[in-house]
Amino acid sequence: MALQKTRAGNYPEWFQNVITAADMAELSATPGCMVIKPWGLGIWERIRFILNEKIKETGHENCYFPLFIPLSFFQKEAEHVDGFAKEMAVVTHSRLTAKEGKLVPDNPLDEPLVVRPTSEAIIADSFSKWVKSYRDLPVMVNQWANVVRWEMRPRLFLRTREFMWQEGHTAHADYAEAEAETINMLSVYADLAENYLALPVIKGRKPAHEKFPGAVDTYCIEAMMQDGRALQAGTSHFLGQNFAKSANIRFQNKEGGLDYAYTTSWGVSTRLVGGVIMTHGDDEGLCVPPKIAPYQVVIVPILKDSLKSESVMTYAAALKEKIAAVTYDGERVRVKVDTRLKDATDKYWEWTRKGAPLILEVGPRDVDKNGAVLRTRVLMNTPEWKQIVAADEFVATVSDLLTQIQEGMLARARVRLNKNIVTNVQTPEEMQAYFANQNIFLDEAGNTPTVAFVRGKWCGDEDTLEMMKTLKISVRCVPFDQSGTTGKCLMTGREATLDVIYARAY
RNA sequence: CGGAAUGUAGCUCAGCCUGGUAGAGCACUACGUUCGGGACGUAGGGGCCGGAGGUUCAAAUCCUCUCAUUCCGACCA
Repeated sequence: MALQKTRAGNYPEWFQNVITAADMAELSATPGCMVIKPWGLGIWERIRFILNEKIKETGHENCYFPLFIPLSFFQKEAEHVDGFAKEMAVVTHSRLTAKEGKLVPDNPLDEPLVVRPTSEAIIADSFSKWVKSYRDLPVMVNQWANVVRWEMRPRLFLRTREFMWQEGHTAHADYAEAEAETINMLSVYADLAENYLALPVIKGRKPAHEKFPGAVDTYCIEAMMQDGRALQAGTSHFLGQNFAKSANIRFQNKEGGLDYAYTTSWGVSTRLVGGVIMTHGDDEGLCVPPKIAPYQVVIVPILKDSLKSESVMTYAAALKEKIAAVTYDGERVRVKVDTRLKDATDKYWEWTRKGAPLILEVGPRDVDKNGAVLRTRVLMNTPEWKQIVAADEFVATVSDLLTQIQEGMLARARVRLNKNIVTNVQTPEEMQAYFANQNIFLDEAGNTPTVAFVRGKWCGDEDTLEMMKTLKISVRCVPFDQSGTTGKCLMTGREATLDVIYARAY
């Protein structure tokens, strides 16, 4: 076992342990903020690259809007400001002056600036200038940015005061087109999650009390972590005409009348990296799905015989070139030779903890035999995850191996999700009993008795909110695949038609 | 922002009760023996004990304040 903490022992501690052991990120001296290190950021960069292409393919273009938003802009949408008021970083001064040996803020701003927690307010203002005619619509933009929300309990990748994300913003001439855009982008997120991050998700709509502040409807994808808790992996908001009215995004229609536009916004964040860790990590460390792995193949040279070091390094470099010439999923295979002056075993364990999909050890014996030792714990059930391969054969099959790992990881996560959506909880009493238990780690087969997702009816009444709070659960979403049947609300026993997912959430 | 706990070497921690020259393991450096799943030996480097005050001949240790972290709440992509 490569980690000190295990999932079954203490899941939150294990999560921290994976991040430090894989050298992905650490807490910064700046309170509540994290330093993202190369392996952690490398994964985010892959996600960003893939999603950026998809955003462009679906007709959007990238823009950049200011980090600072004048307070008055933020105030225009009443619900919006209510929703975010408690977690705003506010810039109030423009200068520091030395007073009694200490630097103190000086020169107050006429109008305070909010550090963006999200950009609807400032982007809506731009839209109002850009949109005059129905011929200007739709406007479809996206920005990659950092945002700040003053969280009280930061957790690496899941909830930090500053985080990186992407926020798409669009404006449309009519309701149906804007709503279709909202749903379409949710599908793009689901595709990203499942087919690249290997995170199976449930698509649905948020109940009214969980909506984005200022939205008409919020849609989401929810993933299940290995402790049975839910992670919101992406959201897409249909904003109706709310922001158009507060920012005056109006256009002249074909008939000559003035209409307010319909707007949408949608985003995913570095939280996805947290989702990858909690879905694919094990007690050895992280496992990174090949499509988002910064390196898909890592070659570790065994340099114990100094006389043969040079030939091993030459061999490793040549093997790297052959592997890098192979195409996987439309891109060249990302391969690295770890040339650092460290013990081979140290390097091997480091890449194991980091979860590189394929690790190749090459030493003097391999040079002689034109081979390598392949290690990959996703594909191999042996205790050593070890297999001797011929170099040419590896090069010929590396693309297939990566495909198998990618698909295997998705299949494993999907089994876990499907096995742990409980549908046989029928009454409020059973619901109480079910969630009286603590969340614990779900084993590979998903058979461990645990607390995960309950799918059942919800009446939607106000008094259920307090009841859910007591159980520390929430309605994660109203899934798109509704049964249409009538039954009893699992909170109150009242007649209800909505099928919902109840769970504890991150 | 409420409740609790903890701050000593890069990391994990002992020492504190009962004040008297700063400790261990891991990690790091050098050399030697090892060597394809976490080797070992020897010798080293590294800390004004979170910070500021106070008590005292003397403070990591006692007192006060402060800052930070972790956990539990509230909040949350």
